[in-house]
Amino acid sequence: MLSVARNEPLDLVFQALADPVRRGMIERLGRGPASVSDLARPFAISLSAAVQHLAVLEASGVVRSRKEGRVRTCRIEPKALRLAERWIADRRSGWERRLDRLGDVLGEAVSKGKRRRTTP
Amino acid sequence: MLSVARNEPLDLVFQALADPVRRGMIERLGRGPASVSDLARPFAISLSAAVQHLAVLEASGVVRSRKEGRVRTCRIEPKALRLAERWIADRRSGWERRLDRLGDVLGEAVSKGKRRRTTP
DNA sequence: CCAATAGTTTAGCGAACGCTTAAGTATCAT
DNA sequence: ATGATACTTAAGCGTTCGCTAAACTATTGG
Repeated sequence: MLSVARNEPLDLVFQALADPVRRGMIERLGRGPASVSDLARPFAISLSAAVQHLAVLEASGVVRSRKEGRVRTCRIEPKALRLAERWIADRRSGWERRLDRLGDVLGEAVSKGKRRRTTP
Repeated sequence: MLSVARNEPLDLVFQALADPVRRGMIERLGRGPASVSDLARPFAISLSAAVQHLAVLEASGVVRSRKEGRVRTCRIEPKALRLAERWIADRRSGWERRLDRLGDVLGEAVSKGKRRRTTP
């Protein structure tokens, strides 16, 4: 049975970021373009596994690549990562404002040195 | 070879964000604390499924909850999300600086046309 | 040409996911 | 006390994930 849409951009980007190998690849690409072999080398995985990680990264839009000769050169694609960063930032702006106002209504107001804010 | 330690904070946070239901729960919690039932209601999933999503969110540190009576009240926990946001931002600062000098295409041209044996 | 290099694709496996149902527990209302 | 509420836990099911091995397709260098 098909459940909720799990192929939207944000799903793919966060899924891509959820793996330490793929994050490592992104960090590597942050220092400049690299071949598939370059991306695989620091990790104890086969080239095949690296190709599959790359497929996830490309599907998410975080990385794009082009094949020149027998070498596939990969580079980072800013847009997708910015989408993810902005989703988090948008939520943060929401709850930071909230927590700022309701800070001392919560349970831990008793233990700490409590300074009074504007009227609750 | 780099170690592939799974279940590190960043893995858990990005994994938590990779599901649309969990992101929806985070958005809901951004508007204020909510019970497990409140979190489940918009999504047409069982309460049991909601509890399991909540477990993922709590394991990642994005949400924390406390039980008062028979109601578990959930609220957002800023630290974990900030960690994720900052990881992305740190990478961005890297490749944005790099993309400013568009020297990568030039580097390709050099390696192709240049056959000197000056310094290796 | 031949062999090495660089990557691709497919099949399969064990583990993790997301979900449901079903059977619990604890608290609140009457 | 009895029933309703609000979870909680366990079991099971089908799907997806990350990986390897193996067979395959280009390119490149001598």
